[in-house]
Amino acid sequence: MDNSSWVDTSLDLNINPLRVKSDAPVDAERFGVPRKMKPTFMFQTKPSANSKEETGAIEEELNRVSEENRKLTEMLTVMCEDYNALRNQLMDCMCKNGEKELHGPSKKRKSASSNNNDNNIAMNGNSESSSTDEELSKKPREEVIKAKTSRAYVRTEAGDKSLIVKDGYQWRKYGQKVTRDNPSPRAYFKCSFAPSCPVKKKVQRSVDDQSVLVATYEGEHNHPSMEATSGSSHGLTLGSVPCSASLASSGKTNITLDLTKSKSSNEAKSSKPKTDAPEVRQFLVEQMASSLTKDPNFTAALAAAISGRMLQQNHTKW
DNA sequence: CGGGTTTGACCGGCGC
DNA sequence: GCGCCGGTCAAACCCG
Repeated sequence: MDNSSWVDTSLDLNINPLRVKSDAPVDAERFGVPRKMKPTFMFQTKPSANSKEETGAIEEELNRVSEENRKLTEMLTVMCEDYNALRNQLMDCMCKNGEKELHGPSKKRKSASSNNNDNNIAMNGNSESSSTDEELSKKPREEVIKAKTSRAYVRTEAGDKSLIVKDGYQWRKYGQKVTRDNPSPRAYFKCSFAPSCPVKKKVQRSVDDQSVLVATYEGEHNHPSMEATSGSSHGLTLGSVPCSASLASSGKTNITLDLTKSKSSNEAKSSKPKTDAPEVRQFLVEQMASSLTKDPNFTAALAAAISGRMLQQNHTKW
């Protein structure tokens, strides 16, 4: 769970060549929808005597952009392969070390939740595979029908006893239960943002680490998150609380959120952390970006988005 | 007063 | 069939 030990796979993409004339920063709008199209990408429709030269220059630029795009795609491919290789190695280790613990002497039925807890603390990705495989063999039909589930791990303050996981959605608690395999109570939530939303959430503290909340999501939201609709930061309060997020998805999704103050940062140990400080904000952004780029699915989607963006711009040009 | 939370009761699935 | 256990319900309660 220690991001500092991970290989830095952050995309240090060289976007500058894309900018023909403008030196305006593109950080915020780099991969998203730009507030307005930069004029340097717009085709000059005004007829001029230098139209042939401009056309040639644009062609040359297009070739250069295409080449850049190809290089980026290669970089992403290599990065994804490296990531997958490392992940597979880690999973092998996890399987070897975790097998005997996971299948202990007490062969209680349906102990998937506890297994997952033990497993996931050590590894964000694919940690459900062992238990879901077990469940698959026992009740395959239910697994097919079963709604898509995902899991999120939120590290909270040690003294924080609340079972609140802010994820950008509005939840209504409808039950709480103390389960057998975990002394900490498990809270049951339904999505109350949309009445028809079928998503449910279970939140329980990890057996191993009481400061870690394990949120299990069932189903998929049929509405946008509160952040998407309001633009506010009610959900993942990245601006106010230092956090790191890592995504690992392979059919199912695991999300890890570290909402505690960064232990590795010396500044964080100072009397009162100034989370609004620009350097802290930048650190958070970089940490988020770094974590996101570690996910092969994200990088693949990013590559597709970049490619699509370039194609779109090419189409607007020609 | 309306919406959210708490908490005991209830239900259904599963193992023995 | 019985008991255990997780999940859900719903009345009481709380709060703004």
